[in-house]
This record gives sequence, C-alpha cells and structure tokens, in this order.
Amino acid sequence: MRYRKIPDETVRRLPAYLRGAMHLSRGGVVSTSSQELAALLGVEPWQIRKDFSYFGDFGTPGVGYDLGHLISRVNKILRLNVGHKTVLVGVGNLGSALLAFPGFRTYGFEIAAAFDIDRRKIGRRKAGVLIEDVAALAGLRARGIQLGILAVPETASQKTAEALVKAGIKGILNFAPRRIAVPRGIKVITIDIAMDLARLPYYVPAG
Amino acid sequence: MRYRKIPDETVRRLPAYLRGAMHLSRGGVVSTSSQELAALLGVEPWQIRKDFSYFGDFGTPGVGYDLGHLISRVNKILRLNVGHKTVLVGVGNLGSALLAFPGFRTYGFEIAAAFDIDRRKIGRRKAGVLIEDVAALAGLRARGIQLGILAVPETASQKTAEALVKAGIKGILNFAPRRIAVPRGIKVITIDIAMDLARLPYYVPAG
DNA sequence: GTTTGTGAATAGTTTCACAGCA
DNA sequence: TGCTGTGAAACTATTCACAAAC
Repeated sequence: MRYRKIPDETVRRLPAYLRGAMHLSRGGVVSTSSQELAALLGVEPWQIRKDFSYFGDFGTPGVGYDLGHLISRVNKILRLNVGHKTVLVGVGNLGSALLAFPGFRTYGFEIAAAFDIDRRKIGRRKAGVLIEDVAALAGLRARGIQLGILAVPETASQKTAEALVKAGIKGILNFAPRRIAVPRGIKVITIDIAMDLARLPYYVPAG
Repeated sequence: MRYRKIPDETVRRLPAYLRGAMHLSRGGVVSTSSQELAALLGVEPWQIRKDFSYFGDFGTPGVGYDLGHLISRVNKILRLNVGHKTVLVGVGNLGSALLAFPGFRTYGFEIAAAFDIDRRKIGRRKAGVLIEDVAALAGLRARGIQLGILAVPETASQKTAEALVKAGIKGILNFAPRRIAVPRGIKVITIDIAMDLARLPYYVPAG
C-alpha cells in the first residue's frame, strides 16, 4: 500500500506513536510490537499497523518493530529529524507558560525567540529567552525560524499572523479562539482550549 | 432527520458555531444565515446546515436563523445553558495561565476551585481562587463540581485523575501528554500541545 | 507459532443538489 | 426569490481477517 495519499488522521496519530516509542526506548526496550505500543497508548494494534502501512518499511513480520528504526522513521516522516526553532509571539499568561513548557523538547522543538507588544516586557528575559519588540518581527527572516506560536489576544491574532507570514513563518500554532486567514502554503493549527472544554458537558450525563 | 445518532464531528463544531453566533449577537445582529456564519468562521454553509439538521428546529427557510434562538438551542444541546463550575488541579505555569484565562467565561465556565501539591502555594490565592491541598480533593464532592481541568506533570496525571473521579468529577480536560485511564461513564478530552506542534512540520514544505 | 502488512468490508463524514417553505 | 433542511452520492477512515514473512 505504498505511495498512497496519507490520511490526515494518520498524521495526527504519528506523534503519539513517536512519544510511545521514545518512552519505551528510554526504558531500555529495544524492540516492540503493535500490540505493546497500542496497549501503552490506549489505541488498537491494527490502527498502528495500518497507519505505518501507508509508508512501508517499518517492522518485521513475526518479530515486531525495532524501536530505533521506528523512531527515526517517524521522525523523518514528520520532519522532526532536524530540530526546529520556533518563535513565540505574546508573552502573557499563556505565552509565559509555553516558554517554560518542557513538552516541546520531546519532539526537538526550541523556542528560540519571543516577541511582545508590552514595553515593560521588552528587553527582559523569560525562561532564558529575550523578549523582543513585536514591531521588529520582520527581523526574524534572517534567523531561519519557520514555525510560530501565536499566544496573543484574540483581537490581535489576525494582524500578528500576517506579520509572522511576512517574517517568513510557514507554520503557525494558534491559541487564539478565532479563524486565522493566511496565504496558500501556510499551515495553521489552532488549539482552542475553551472550545474543547465546551464540548465536555455534552458527554457528561446529568449536567 | 431528527433523532438520529449525532456525529462526533458535529459536536466538535457546535462550540465554534456558538462562538460565531455570540460574536454576531454582541455586534447587534439579530438574525443570520448559514452563509454569513460560515464566512465568519471559515467553514462551508452546508456543513452548518447539515450539523443543525441532526437536531431540527433551528432556522426558517427563506429567512435564516434567529440568533437568540440559535444560541439558546446550541447552549442547551451542549448543556452549557447551566453555568459549569470547574476545578483546576496543578497550579504550575500552565495551571496559572488557565486560572487567568478569560476564554472559559465565553461558554459559561468558572474555575471555582484550585488544588496543588506544593506547600508553598497552598493557602495562597491566584486570580482570586484559593489554592487548596490536593490531598483534600475528596472534599470536592459536596461542592457540586463535575468538571476537572488537569494541569499536573505527566507523572502525576493518572493518580490525580483517579482522585478527581473519586471526588465525583465526571469530565476531565487533560493537558498531560499521556493516556488517562478512567472508569466507564467518565469522559476525558486531552489537549496535547506538543503533539499538535509536532505535526506542523509535516505540512510545511521544505523544513 | 508469532506478528506484520494490507486488500476488502464496514462505518462515518462530507458534499451535492434540490424539494419545500417563507 | 432566498434560504433552510435533508436524502443520496461521494469520499474518507476504521475495522476485519488472513496471507505472507520470520
């Protein structure tokens, strides 16, 4: 089944497989099976096998998956094999938390620059990162940063996204609860925290 | 098409429709169309109509949707018509940001209690909320809180989730990058920030 | 015997196109 | 005429079951 269109849902699950594989690997495990990985992550084994089958060359029938090979393969597919520098815009409550957030390292990300509009923050450091003036965002171009994390207030999100695109950013992780319009070729993934909480009561029986 | 199984994807989109409708309503608009709402949110008009069709009694052919009616209808479907008190566990960087996060109010949520394990935080207030000892989580039962927000470190997430369930919590918004096992009838929605960032490079052409 | 890889079957979701109502 | 509501068609994703590989 090689060389077919990769389902978006498969791409969505790959980081989880990677996390599980790295977890096992850190524990000294060298080889695993779809069953073991599935049990660890709370998914079904055939889902993992099917997802991997879109790419080919993952495991060995009768044996399982070599963790080193699996990890490097998924890393390459997701383009995580090269570490990514990212820029954070908006160093408020959420932005500050993201600066200190250890989870990004798991996948080789580093927040290498931070910008804010607030004069009182500009020039200071937070979690080791210098906070720069958002007006100078264009200067990013030279620094080889392609991914942006948008943690500005909703009202500023569209304009800030446009500034990021102008600065050469190709992918945006957006935390503002609003649609971000960007040119073709730029990918936006939005995390809308309140919206995710908002569908929780639907699934809880007697509210 | 009334009284059929509601697609999960429809439920996922309802909060967005609600947000759009409230936005229009605050702007003084009284009535809207699937086209107008769709343009605002960046989705397709027939998607909105189809989603609403699972419930029936939304709009008027030839006229459109009355915003007051639409908002109250979606609120009722999502069980947001009664305001929900929630509990936050873990007042670290992310937890603190969530305490101060204004977005929850949009859907009628209030963080009414906060717990942490750190002696230095217990007894203090943050964003007006008293931080209590996580060992006293069981005392929640009497306070009529059904939803929990889990912002503790990954290693503590499973145990804390179990304590929440014991305290009568029925739904959990989990920020730990790990599977949370809970009894049947308890709903967990996980927001894995790093994982969402991890699939961004896949969509960005030359990494 | 064990475990992968994958076509085929099933299920779920999106999109269309238009009947029906205001 | 304009807009909703919805069956039907098209598409996408999940699940199964088993042949092939070790």
